[in-house]
Amino acid sequence: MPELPEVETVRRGLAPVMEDAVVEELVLNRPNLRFPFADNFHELVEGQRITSLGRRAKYLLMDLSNGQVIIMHLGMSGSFRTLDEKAPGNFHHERGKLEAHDHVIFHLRRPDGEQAQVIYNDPRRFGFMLMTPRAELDQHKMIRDLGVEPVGNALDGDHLAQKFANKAAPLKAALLDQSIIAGLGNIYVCEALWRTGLSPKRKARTLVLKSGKPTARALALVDNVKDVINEAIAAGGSSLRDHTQTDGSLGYFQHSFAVYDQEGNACQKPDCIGTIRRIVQSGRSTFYCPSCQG
DNA sequence: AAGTGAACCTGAAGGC
DNA sequence: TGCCTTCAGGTTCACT
Repeated sequence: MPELPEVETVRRGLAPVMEDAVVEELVLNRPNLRFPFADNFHELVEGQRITSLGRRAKYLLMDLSNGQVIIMHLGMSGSFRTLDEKAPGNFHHERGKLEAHDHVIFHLRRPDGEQAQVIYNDPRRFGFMLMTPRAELDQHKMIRDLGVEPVGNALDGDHLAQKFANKAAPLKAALLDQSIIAGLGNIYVCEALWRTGLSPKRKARTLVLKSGKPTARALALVDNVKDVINEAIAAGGSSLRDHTQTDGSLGYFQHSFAVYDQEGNACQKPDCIGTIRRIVQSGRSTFYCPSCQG
């Protein structure tokens, strides 16, 4: 499920628990997720302090005091939950109680001396955890080809135009391409295209003028991508706090989308009489309004 | 080279 | 009830 806003939400939830904590014990309940754990994964993690929990695109980056960083990806079904001595519910009662697909458990000692656990659960196991020295992170296979973050100064109309120039792929595919913009997924691409009134089937190069400059629609698309991501992060943050108060888990949150998973529903754009339709592009569902997305 | 589809894996939901 | 098919928010690999 996780696109950039969900990963950022998870990061913000985990950081207060994990940063500056020492990993007293690391439990791996299977030898692999999507990829095998490194042979020395255990020894590189246990006893280390977590110096920071960062994010790049859809990757969580866990920096350790020995200079290693764990590159984590949640795949389609990965999630974290935390158990904290201070949290409601009973930490000691819960300790050791595993649920199906609990693959990795971090047993932590916080600077104040209290204990906490962070548990990674992933039914489909498309997620992974890879270890690399921080100094080599930018050259890592999973990181080196990533495009710009959607939020921030790096993404602007000129950048998008340069990447979309001569591109025959449909907008849907071009926006999902992590080497162009890193962090967008199926939901927010559908939402951003709908907001901009652009057909997901339109070729990416049609947003670039002969001069190489972005069209007005391209500029609007950039704004809508940023807005949709920022709004989702804001929504995730607020519902995450609610969630943590009840059971201490960190996962996904309910959203209402304008087009994603809205097949058959009326288009919400003012004055549009269209009906949201589902098509398949590159093997993935695209939701859009055939009436106002031209 | 770029673009599309299949594969990886489990579980939930819907049709019969 | 059960069995079957389809689908899922991601990425990589193998093909045209």
